[in-house]
Amino acid sequence: MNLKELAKHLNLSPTTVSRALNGYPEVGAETKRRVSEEAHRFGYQPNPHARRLATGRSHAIGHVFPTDRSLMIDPLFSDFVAGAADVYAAHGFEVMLHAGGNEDELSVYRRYAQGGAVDGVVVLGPRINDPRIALLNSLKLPFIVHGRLDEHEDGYAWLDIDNLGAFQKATKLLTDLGHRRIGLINGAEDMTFALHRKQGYERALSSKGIYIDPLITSSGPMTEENGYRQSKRILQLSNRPTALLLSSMLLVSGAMRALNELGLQIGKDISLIAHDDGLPFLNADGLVPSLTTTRSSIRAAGSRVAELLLSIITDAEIEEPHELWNVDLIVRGSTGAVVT
Amino acid sequence: MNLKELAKHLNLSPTTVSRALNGYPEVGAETKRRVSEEAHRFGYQPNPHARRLATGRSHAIGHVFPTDRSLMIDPLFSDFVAGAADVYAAHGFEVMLHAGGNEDELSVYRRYAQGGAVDGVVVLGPRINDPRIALLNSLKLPFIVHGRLDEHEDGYAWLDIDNLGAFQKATKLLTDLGHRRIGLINGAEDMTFALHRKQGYERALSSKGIYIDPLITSSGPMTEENGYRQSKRILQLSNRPTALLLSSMLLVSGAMRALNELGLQIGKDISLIAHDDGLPFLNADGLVPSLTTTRSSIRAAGSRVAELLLSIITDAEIEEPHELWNVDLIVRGSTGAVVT
DNA sequence: GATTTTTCCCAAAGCGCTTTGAGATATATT
DNA sequence: AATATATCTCAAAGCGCTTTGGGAAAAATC
Repeated sequence: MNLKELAKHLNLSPTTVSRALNGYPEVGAETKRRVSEEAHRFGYQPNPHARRLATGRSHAIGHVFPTDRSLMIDPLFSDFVAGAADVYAAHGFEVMLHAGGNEDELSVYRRYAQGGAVDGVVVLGPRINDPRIALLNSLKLPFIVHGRLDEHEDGYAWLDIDNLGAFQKATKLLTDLGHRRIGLINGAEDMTFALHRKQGYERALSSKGIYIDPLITSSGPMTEENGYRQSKRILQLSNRPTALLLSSMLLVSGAMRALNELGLQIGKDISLIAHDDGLPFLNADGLVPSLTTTRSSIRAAGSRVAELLLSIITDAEIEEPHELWNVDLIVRGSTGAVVT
Repeated sequence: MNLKELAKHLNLSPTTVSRALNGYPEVGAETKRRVSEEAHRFGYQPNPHARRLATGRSHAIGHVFPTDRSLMIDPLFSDFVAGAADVYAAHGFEVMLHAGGNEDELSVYRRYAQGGAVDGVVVLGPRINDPRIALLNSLKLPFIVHGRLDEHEDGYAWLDIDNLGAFQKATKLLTDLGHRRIGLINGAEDMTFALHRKQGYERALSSKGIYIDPLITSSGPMTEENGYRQSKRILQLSNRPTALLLSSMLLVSGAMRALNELGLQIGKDISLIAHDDGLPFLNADGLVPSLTTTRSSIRAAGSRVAELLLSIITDAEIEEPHELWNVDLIVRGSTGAVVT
């Protein structure tokens, strides 16, 4: 059943039916009612491709991610996109996923822009000197960044969590507890989120006049294995830290494994704070001891990013949204005063 | 730049240009070369919506997943779709993701079928008496199932891993090592994969005449927390198992936590086998002790599922593909002979 | 009662592509 | 030389929708 048939059945012109369905004021209330009732009865749905061709809007948002994939974002990805997709669905938008292949991310954007395949894109995992932002701006393809660039905060829409503040708070908690040597196991160093976290960490240490020792920090993939490896390395140093800051819950079980092997007790011999993205299969509160975390739901971020992008696309001229989310520091059992 | 403009620039008709670009035999080799050269020079890309409208093919595959989400498939999802998307990209297909909203999965399929929004869909996480298969068949929307239904193996395309065989093998390894009481922490029981695993487990036990004790099995979400909770419950029973079978690596860290608390040593006091989907952030080999696993890459499955679906869509009449993948049992340090 | 305004509806063009059915032109066959 | 065949190209229709620019009919205004 298509528009024409439906129109014929209603003894109306396709024009009127189309307008009725799309809520234009030119058609009478009673007619509108009749049309939508019959449309519903026949299960009529306008052909999406025809509508796209006619309107030039695709009602789709592009999410692109590399498949050789930086391990950092991978397990977070599904949660983020789940949050976003929820919002899209509620607004009648689809998400178009693109992963890997031969085309690099920039080419995909160019293609999207050229053919109008999507109405906008969300940029994930911004890196230092990320070329995507400049390209998207020049393509005039609406977009929003989850995260921020390092240097520039203007000229693009973004939503980020206060990584710097979060890790500054976390570090301060530790120094307040008397810790002077605090290790940091961070994400890959070209990611801006990791940079910001490191800055927060360093800022808190500097303000207490504590020496920043590069030996007890590391950056790399956020995996169980790397968590184990780095924790072990750092904790086997002669002058080993009394506290460890982890950039992801994904690192935690590895770290715990290392601690176990070294016979160190969490919350006593060593304090632990991790950043918790709220992944549903990892529960910081459920661990023993429960884990002190800096927490911010990546799924909620996905939803909000989607909302913002849709409003950029839909609303005539919304001002460039910038949202910096505060991150809660949730103190639980894995942090304790240093024993002297 | 659109087809018409490009045609004018080449002094050809749009027809010829279109045919040249799509490799039809009606246009001469020299003309073809000229056309594709100029098209490339101008960065011409046919408008995807127009092409879809004209051909009725969308060059998109739908992946639908619920957002209230069964926690089972969530973290696996990104890996599966990454594998699939890779293949799609290589064939010029896009993936259309749909998550949640008010529409249920069945309605989404109906909509897809009605408007031709996608050329096919992949069904994830089949359940017992899953209504999706019948619907998709009646809609004549090409699809493939990752997994199988419980009763029927015909009438739809599927790719599954041999869950039954895998857990039978794993259980047999344990009985061969002398274990008589073996716990099972499984996925949600309405999922066919969980059912099959349980069947494998029971079959192996029965063949040795071992009593199947429902008290030492459980089914539920595959999360760290549930792993902990169920392990603890089962291992605190008076007649506690000497081995534990886990349906996912996601349960492992929780289980290890429980073991730790109970002072049980893995590989000695208790043997552990988990199913490993090859998630990149969880490494069974890296654990200490390294973990004996039944292993099958979910990402590889995603790729293969995509290939099969594309061939169903593209090739005129391919026979209904059924692929049952063997699962390796990789014996590592977490399994040992029972100490008497 | 005549004019203006409002309300409701429509015909037709157009979005950018593919595809059908034929028409030129060049080459091969009788 | 006349016909048949192969090669190359095109005009035009159509995919299913939205949207422009009006035009009747009904209601409101003078």
